[in-house]
Amino acid sequence: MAPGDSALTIGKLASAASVGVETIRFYEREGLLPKPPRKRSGYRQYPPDAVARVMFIRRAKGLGFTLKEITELLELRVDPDKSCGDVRAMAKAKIVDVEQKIADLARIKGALEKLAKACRGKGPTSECPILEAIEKEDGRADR
Amino acid sequence: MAPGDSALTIGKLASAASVGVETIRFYEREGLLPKPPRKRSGYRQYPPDAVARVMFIRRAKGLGFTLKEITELLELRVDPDKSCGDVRAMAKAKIVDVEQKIADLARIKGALEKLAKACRGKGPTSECPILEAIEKEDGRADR
DNA sequence: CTTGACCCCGTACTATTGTACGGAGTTTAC
DNA sequence: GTAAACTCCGTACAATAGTACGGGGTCAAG
Repeated sequence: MAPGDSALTIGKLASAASVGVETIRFYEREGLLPKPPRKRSGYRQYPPDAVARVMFIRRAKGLGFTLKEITELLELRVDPDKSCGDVRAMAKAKIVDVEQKIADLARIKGALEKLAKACRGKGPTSECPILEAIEKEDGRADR
Repeated sequence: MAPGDSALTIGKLASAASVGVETIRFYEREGLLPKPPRKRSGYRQYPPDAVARVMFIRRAKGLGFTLKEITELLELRVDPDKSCGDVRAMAKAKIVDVEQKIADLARIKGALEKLAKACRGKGPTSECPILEAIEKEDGRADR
């Protein structure tokens, strides 16, 4: 490797971005990371900004985006026909998505609390009001 | 089949419980449904109360329980050493679980809203404040 | 008694997000 | 220069909750 060459091996990239080496290869397979140039030996050589890209993926994941959505976000970033509004649209769609999940969970939580309240915690399970309620109809908890 | 015999074929059970036939077999493999008696032909013969059991599974799923947890619930039901309190404990644990998920989602929602607000929706994606924020550090959205 | 609907089984595949393994080649550090 | 650490590749496996397929046997209606 030439002196001053700042290219990263896959291991350096992985640890710099706090992910596993296999994760990097996985992201490459899935198209989230471009295929990097290789040394004659076949070793991948990543430019330093690859770290930012992997961290972008990590953070976007933390915001609830799936890898497929993150792929879209990354594509938006380089497409000159796309605007910031397209990005905002994805964020808003994800907000709706998250709100829906929260609403589902809130319903579940409410139903569970109602059940837990109905149960004094004594007696055999054969007379448990929770189990009985689930057996019947417990307030529309189907999906 | 003898007259007055109310046993159900797998197809009848499945449609009575609004699931697919394969789902019934899957539940049997996974131990959620006991292996039913068979006719000489090998056909499964379900007692009528199997419908309630499958619906129990469906409803418990709707309450956020995994199949593994549902297996436990079903086991509690027949174990004379277990009490209603054990069932309530599972419900409470699931409430905590759900609350944690809601909190995670609320954090995500908040972060996304902050990002969406920072973006006027105009301009190229290369200057998008949302993407920039994700590239940097967007308010601890890691997991 | 034939035909269509139903059932059998084992296996593979779906989607998601990686993780693990094995054997071989490469690079680095001492 | 040798040994440890790293990298390569293809493949398989993890969990979750099913769905699909193919080739065969069975059941019920007409």
